[in-house]
Amino acid sequence: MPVTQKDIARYTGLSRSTVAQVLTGLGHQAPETLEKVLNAARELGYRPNSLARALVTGKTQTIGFWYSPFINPVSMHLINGLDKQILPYKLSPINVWNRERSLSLPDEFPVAEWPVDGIIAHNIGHLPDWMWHEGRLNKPFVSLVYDAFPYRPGPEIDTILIQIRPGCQTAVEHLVKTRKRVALLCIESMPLYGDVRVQVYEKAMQAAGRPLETILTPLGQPLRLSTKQAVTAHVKAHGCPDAIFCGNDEQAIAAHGALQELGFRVPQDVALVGNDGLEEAAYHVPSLSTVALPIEEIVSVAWKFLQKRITRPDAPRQYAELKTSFLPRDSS
Amino acid sequence: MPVTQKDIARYTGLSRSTVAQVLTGLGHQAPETLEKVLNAARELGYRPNSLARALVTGKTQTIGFWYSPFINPVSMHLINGLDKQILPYKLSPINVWNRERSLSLPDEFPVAEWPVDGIIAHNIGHLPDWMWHEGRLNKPFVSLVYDAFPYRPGPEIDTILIQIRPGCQTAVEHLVKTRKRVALLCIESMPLYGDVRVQVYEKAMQAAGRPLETILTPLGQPLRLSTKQAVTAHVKAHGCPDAIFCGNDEQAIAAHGALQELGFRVPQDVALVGNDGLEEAAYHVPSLSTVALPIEEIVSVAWKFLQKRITRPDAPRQYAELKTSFLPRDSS
DNA sequence: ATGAAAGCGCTAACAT
DNA sequence: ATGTTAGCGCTTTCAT
Repeated sequence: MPVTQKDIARYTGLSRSTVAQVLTGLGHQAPETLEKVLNAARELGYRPNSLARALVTGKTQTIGFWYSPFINPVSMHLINGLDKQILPYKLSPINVWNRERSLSLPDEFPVAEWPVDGIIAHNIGHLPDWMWHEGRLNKPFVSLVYDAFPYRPGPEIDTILIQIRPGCQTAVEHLVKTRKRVALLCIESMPLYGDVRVQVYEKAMQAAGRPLETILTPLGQPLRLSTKQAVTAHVKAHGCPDAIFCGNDEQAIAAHGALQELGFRVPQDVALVGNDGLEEAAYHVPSLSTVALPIEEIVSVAWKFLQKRITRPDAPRQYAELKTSFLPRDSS
Repeated sequence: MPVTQKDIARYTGLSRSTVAQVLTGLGHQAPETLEKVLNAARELGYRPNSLARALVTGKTQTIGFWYSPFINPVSMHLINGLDKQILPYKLSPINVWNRERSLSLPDEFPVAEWPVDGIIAHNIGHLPDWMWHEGRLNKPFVSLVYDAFPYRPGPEIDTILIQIRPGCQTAVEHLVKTRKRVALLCIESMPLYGDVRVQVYEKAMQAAGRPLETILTPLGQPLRLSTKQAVTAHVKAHGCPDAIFCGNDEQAIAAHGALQELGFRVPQDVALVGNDGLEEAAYHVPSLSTVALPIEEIVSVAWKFLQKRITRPDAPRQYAELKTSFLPRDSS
């Protein structure tokens, strides 16, 4: 049985509130009392119950990170970065995917129940805006969204719009300029949703009068494996492009594996450009050109926004736009 | 202001306990009352307060994952795997590194205060055993440890010992058999602690009558960057080994980058073997030989142990040993 | 079938 | 400087 303040009170013969005041460091106690309580706490092995404290203060000292159903390296890097930034807050990943709903009270959005003081949502789209608008999510909230598909951020909640368009544009132009047959490699859902990578690619190709060449990989399969298979199949069926613009770094690396096995070299035979700019890309061999997300900046701005919102709930809505940048490296 | 059961009670004219019974699905209510409460809950937008529930039930429906100070890809994979396994429990990463201690009540181990129903510790060494022994950690607990350095798991808490020795042994023997000059690449702290990778390497080399060659990288620096620098410096100073046994996959990949820039090819000039067996290794080009951790198995056994301990706190101590295996691929 | 009452461990306003 | 009191939102036992 855990030791409580009550136990300390009984042990020292003081009242519970005196004990509490000492332990929270608030009241004005006689130095003697102070020591008595602290000693008792140590002797008995007292540990504060963060749940009880949170219940009464309304603050859990925890930040939630709400990520999209398919966890990916970018989410992982953000979690990692946030975990360091937000001290002394704790970080709690919010996974609502496949999660049981309340037994008797169906609700599609258990995220609202997460015991956190604020939430950073990564790539959840319009759902947070909608929930906020409906009053189902009234706690400090920052939404990280991409311009990846034709997206207009809602006007209410604090938002960081990450623009991948600029970096993509530079990257694709670079490929179109230096190579003949430029293909796009991406997950099959991306063209359907009008992803900006697809848009940028198609527009640039059309402007250059080149035919489109798209390699699609299935959704919900192991990404690297399915990508390798798709690239292999495509090259066998249609021959090999001399440049591939890839939806993300993992796909670029998987494509490299496929090309290698087919006897094509990167960058001599095929130029490769990825997306995301994770550490992995920089240390691939050859180092992978990529459209890099400003992860550090995303983390620090998100935390800045959230802190502000926590301390000043009525502050005007905060909004920022962060841009990707093209990092040319050896693979192109 | 969030809607509480009290609000529902007032709204429906019923008592708070009746409302509570309906909402927890326990009591025997008139179907009419039942509907009334549920409707009111929906209309008012009631959401249960998980904190209050946890306080009274003593169960948070959350599992903690306590990881070592330097977060690494293996921890990330474990987090990822656990997050899926443990539904409907939540997962809470426990980061005690640099965390503020209680103001007035210094404690080196805030982990004990984390509001979780059980903890899975990854690579924390003897600390959990000690805390348990001292009674500072009396909740369900599973410790994942490695035989990496001369480690004897404590006899009290549920433990999974991950043996990297078998896989390493096969890997090193393979290198010694097929190559002439086999080097070891690892973080500088590993030899100091008698890491099993170092042991296995040194023993095999001595048995083969070969001289030791060790490339050390600094602790606490960006791993890939510092590794690349260390390998480059080493090769420039001492020439190039024709095989490198690497402390982990990231280091192997970084080493590959360095070798490439120096004009050496993998595997023709240098064979490379990593450790960990993450997805990244399999899709590197060339695919990276590695000593693979049984991540899936670790996750499922850990969760099995913890569940058992949660439901039956007095069950006999659980213990398992899981082995790594050498996965020979193109890089060697 | 419903309600009254106690209590989880803690904080905080107020009284002494 | 210390104690009294109330209450956070919920579960649970026991009366009615």
